[in-house]
Amino acid sequence: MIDAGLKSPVTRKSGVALWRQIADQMRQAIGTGVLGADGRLPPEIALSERFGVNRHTVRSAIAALVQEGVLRAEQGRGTFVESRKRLSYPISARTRFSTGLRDQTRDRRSTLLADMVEPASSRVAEALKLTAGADVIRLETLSEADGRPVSRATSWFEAQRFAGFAKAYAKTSSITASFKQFGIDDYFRHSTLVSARHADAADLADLKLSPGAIVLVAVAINVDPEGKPIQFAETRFAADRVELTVSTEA
Amino acid sequence: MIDAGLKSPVTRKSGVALWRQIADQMRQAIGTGVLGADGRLPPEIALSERFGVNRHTVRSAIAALVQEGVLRAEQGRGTFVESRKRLSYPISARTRFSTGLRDQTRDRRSTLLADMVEPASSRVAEALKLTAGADVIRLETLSEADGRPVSRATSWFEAQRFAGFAKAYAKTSSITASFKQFGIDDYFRHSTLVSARHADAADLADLKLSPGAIVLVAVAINVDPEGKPIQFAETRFAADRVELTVSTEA
DNA sequence: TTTAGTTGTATAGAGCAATAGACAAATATT
DNA sequence: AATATTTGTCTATTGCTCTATACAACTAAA
Repeated sequence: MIDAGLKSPVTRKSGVALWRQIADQMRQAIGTGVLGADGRLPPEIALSERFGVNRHTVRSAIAALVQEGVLRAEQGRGTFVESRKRLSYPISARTRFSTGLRDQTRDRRSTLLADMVEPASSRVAEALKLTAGADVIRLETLSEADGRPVSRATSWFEAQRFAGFAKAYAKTSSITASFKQFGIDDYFRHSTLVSARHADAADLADLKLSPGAIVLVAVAINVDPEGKPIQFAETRFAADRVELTVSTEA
Repeated sequence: MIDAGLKSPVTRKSGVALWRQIADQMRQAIGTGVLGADGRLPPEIALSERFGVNRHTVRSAIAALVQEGVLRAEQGRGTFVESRKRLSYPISARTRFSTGLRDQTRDRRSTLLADMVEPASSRVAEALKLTAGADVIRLETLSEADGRPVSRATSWFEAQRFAGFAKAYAKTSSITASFKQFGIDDYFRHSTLVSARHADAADLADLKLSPGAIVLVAVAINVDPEGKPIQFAETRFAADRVELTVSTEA
């Protein structure tokens, strides 16, 4: 057995149910290969001893992970890991969604959920270096890999310069390809701001997360070769499924 | 009043108590200035209506945030914001802790919690390009800003090349200064891997977090001017107090 | 076939979480 | 001084969480 006497403490009276704490820890451990590396979970009794709780509490945690599709339980045989590895999403000067995950997934897909034209908020205007209230195009997109939602992004573009961008994106499902239709053959990631928070109701629905899950939030500005901002985007990643790689080539 | 009819939904039967969900949302909203931008919180009744819960549930959430030092309640007057803004921690080719936060805080401090020499795990050996089992120095450090814990790091260095590094660090409280004593006047951030997870028991204690809190985990490799790895580090940031800025200068 | 090991189901009790209503205490406003 | 607003305390009730115990159902191995 691989799992030695790892004490994995849980906190009582914290406002977070023990079964959920355990589910979160197990999901994390499975994602990093610490637990169930051989595809099989230790028996419920062993887990309950490790976490210092009743067997039924562990069962609740397992039930939640089965519901999520992380585990699969078979009566009489055991509990098995259904899906494991975490995707690594690169952030660099040349960050692009599709290319970044190319080697790690069989199937990738981006969906345009909604698009609209709206006046720029001060936050958006500042990022795109526009005057506040100027028209901007907003794109709501969802990216999936191997059938599982990976990220949910909201992007803004200058409406004047990129009129019809949504149509181009709907056709190509690619930001890079869409930019090409506007004469931008190359672009660069100027800055990225990374934070983390609990998933809100919208995140839970869009990314098919379970309550209490964590999202990594990346707020980014892309610029054209002249250094002019062309895209401002806030992307929410499911922290259980993705990690961000920042390569700072000197 | 600034806070309009923002619906802020909470999820029932999720294994996370409503008061904790609300506390998390409020902490987040306060950190980004969405809530209590004028330093004052809406009355409990108004909050309970916004979140769709009983007043007592909101009171539990407020009590938790008072305990954390985020809020201060005064009978008859109202509830007030005690500390607000989030630090922005830059990640670039020249990432250094002290310089990064210089402009944002009055007081910074790094503490050496522990140091030891141990054989390199496969993970550490791979990062530092050593043979597995080679001796490495491990440093456990805590960084605080304005009296509040900001990050908790575990660093590894090649023991042969950096014998006595812990002593140097204990004296200078600075990685940069310690490297100088070993003839390294400059070094670079090679790569950074960012992920997020729930804080474990150790994080809660070290960073003085409340259960259910989130930590941003940055796993980084620093290299000397020749490109040879000199430091491998895993840093845990309190996600409520810090965000990471990735500047990708082309 | 028997046995051991594992997951699934059932029941009961103790403690926490959330709701509800009422009122006290302190402050600010009229 | 009187009133309204706001936080603090108390009691009671309901439902969820966790524990404990027992046994059923299924699988694999002796």
